[in-house]
Amino acid sequence: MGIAERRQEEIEKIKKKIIEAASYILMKEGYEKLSIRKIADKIEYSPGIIYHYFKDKGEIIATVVENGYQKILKNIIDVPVDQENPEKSLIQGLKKYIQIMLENPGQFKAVLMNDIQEVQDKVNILEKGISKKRKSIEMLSQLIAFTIEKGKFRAVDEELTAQIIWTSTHGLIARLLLEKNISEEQKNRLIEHHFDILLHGLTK
Amino acid sequence: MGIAERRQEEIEKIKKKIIEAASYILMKEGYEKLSIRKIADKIEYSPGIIYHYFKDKGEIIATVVENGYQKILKNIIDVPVDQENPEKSLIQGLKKYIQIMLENPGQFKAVLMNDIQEVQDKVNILEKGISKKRKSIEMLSQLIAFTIEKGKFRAVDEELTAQIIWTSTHGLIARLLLEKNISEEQKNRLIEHHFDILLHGLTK
Amino acid sequence: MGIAERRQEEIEKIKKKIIEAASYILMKEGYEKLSIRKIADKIEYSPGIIYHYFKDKGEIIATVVENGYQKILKNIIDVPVDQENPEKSLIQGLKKYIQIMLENPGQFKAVLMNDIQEVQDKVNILEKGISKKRKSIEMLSQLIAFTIEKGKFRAVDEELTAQIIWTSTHGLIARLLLEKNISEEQKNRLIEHHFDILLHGLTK
Amino acid sequence: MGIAERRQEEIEKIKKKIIEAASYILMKEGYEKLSIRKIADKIEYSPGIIYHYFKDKGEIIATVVENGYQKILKNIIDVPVDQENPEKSLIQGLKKYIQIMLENPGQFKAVLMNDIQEVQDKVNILEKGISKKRKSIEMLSQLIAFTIEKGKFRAVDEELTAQIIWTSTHGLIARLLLEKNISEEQKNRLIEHHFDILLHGLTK
DNA sequence: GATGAATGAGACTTCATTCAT
DNA sequence: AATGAATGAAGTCTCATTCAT
Repeated sequence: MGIAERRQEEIEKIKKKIIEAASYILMKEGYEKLSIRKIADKIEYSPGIIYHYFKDKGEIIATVVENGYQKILKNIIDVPVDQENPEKSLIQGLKKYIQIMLENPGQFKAVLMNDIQEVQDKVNILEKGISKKRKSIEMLSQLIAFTIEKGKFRAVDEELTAQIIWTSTHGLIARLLLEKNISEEQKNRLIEHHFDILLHGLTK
Repeated sequence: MGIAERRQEEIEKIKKKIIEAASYILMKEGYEKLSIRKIADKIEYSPGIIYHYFKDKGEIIATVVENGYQKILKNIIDVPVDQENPEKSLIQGLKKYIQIMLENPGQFKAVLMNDIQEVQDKVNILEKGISKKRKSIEMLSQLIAFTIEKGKFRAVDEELTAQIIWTSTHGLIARLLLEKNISEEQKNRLIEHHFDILLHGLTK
Repeated sequence: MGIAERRQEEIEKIKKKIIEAASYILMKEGYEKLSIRKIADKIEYSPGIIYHYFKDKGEIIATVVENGYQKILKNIIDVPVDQENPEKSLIQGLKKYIQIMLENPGQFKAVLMNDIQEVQDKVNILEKGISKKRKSIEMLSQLIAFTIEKGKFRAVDEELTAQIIWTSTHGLIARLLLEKNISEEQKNRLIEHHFDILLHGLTK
Repeated sequence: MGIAERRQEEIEKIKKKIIEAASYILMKEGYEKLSIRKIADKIEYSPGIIYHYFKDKGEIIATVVENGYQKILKNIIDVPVDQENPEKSLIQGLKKYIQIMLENPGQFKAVLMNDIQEVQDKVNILEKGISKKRKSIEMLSQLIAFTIEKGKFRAVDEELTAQIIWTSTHGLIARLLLEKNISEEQKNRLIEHHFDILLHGLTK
């Protein structure tokens, strides 16, 4: 390994440290409390040095969000598809997604409750033809298409449906996160009912 | 009317002025730009006096949000119910809600993207039995119950259903607001499909 | 005197304090070293409060410059005009101007060596018709016109001449200020020669 | 050529690169935007290395200014002298100088508006006997002497006159540069009048 | 000879809140 | 009741310079 590569690795390590620190603050204290100074304090460096590794705060946030989001999405992608009852896999994947999000409120808020353009550019999903850009929507679309093929869903536009599943599920997660004092039991009832309506809504 | 009452009235009047100014700023400039000083400037009082009427900024925001939200909800409540096809009224009311929200992004973000506990305490809807506290959910529940009675919806738990309609619709609005560059046409497609799935999901 | 007036006076007093502190720093340390923090330190207030009295740093600098410049200009205006030999008064006034400038290098640099638009807007003199806006150029113009009348100067455009006198004299001052190690004697020779050429240049 | 010499050459080459980069930035972005890091970026070296070749930023600026200034002066020196009407050549050269300066505001500001001692040490011209050190003043002096010889100028001290021509012309340029919104026409009127007075001032 | 990471100081500005008047 | 001056902390960012490698 040459010197250049070693240096590159070193850079990546520090970048990672910065992102992790930012992630942590975002998670613990929320988006509004995230500051360059706090990140610097956390990694025990001077504030200035952060600008060696990132252009500005926006870039840090964008990276944090993207990283975190990708990590979360990976979890769902790994769900194997039930060839006979693909709709079951669909629900299962989404439930897992909800669960992970509930366990990572900071991440979710950073994605959903964030108005920064740079962040939104990495997580937008409503555009027509977005499947080509967003793996998550692409997978969802394919799974829906497959379920239609198998005769389990009625003939709906698969991308549009994927988008609505996504937005409605996000809506549920958002409120589950923002409202404290909801019992575990009630949470589960809501989640079950959410999917109950969705399934009915898509079944022939 | 005694002096005490007159004073009370005076207080209410100024509180209202403060809230209106805050509302205006929230609407025009967004949540992040709302500051005590800007409110004071707008009502042409001194910053200090605001603390006579409100404990702190959080209380102001909470009040603003509640007021604004109530105003919005009033719009939907006024939709008359179609006695034969109550589900049509349901959809119509919700579409109107979406439309108003899209026209008032500040308000929506203040409600949905806001982490302040005091705010959330006034707009939470997931709790079991919330219908008794939130008129919006109560009405929605009643409308759903009525639609079930009329044989247009299958037998679902009406409150739970109202909650899911609410969360999923919020999810759609949130993304519609956050994502720029969505064409009007695509927006409409998404909204239509959202209700298409909902309706199918609730119909027998 | 009412409360409002007293308060107004108080404000003016602090504004003056700020301007004086800024002036002092400008004079002692130069334009580049002038900072809000330094001003705050000097007047023993917090930095923030300065923004109560001035919109931003630019406004402070503009005020400092204008104030200082007006003060300097006042000195020249007071020179009485020799009715028979007005050109002598002209030279005398300009020499006084040079002398004051040399005694206030900070002020001069703030005016002449400064690129801030707000500052330049207050001291620009090259525009055609500027006499109406700048008292200094107006007076100079009038004096030149009077000298022409008296038959001591040839017929030149008085404003244009005033402008050239101004720019060339500024040029001399600038270099006298920037170059250290010029002997008093040499300074005087230069100044005398400057006016010798000017006088010759304008005499019939 | 020995190793030492080759190294010396190498050093000069890099120094030149640094100065050229600094020059370019000065010209394009102005004095205030000139930073070590920008220079380093431009020459694609590290910031640290610059301190191998120059003691500090001041030294770089001083060198830049001197180089740039020399380059500009070369332009004037090349003007051929009209043997019969040498004063015409004088004016012509100075006009060219003004023109070049107006086209290179960065350079001019770096020379005229700059307080760094190291810079001033390289462009000072007021000292008695400076002709021996500054080629520009020397040439100007000689040209003036020659014009006197030819009977076109009255008998003035040539160095002193050269200095006053220099300072007054600088004064004009300075204001022409600092004041925006001066029409091309007005600029020309001012320049013409400047030389008109100068010529009259020196003619018998 | 060269790197480039790191520092530490400093820049301007905004803010919620307090408190003497 | 009302003022508004004042604070202190915090925000992002840029810079000249140093120094271990």
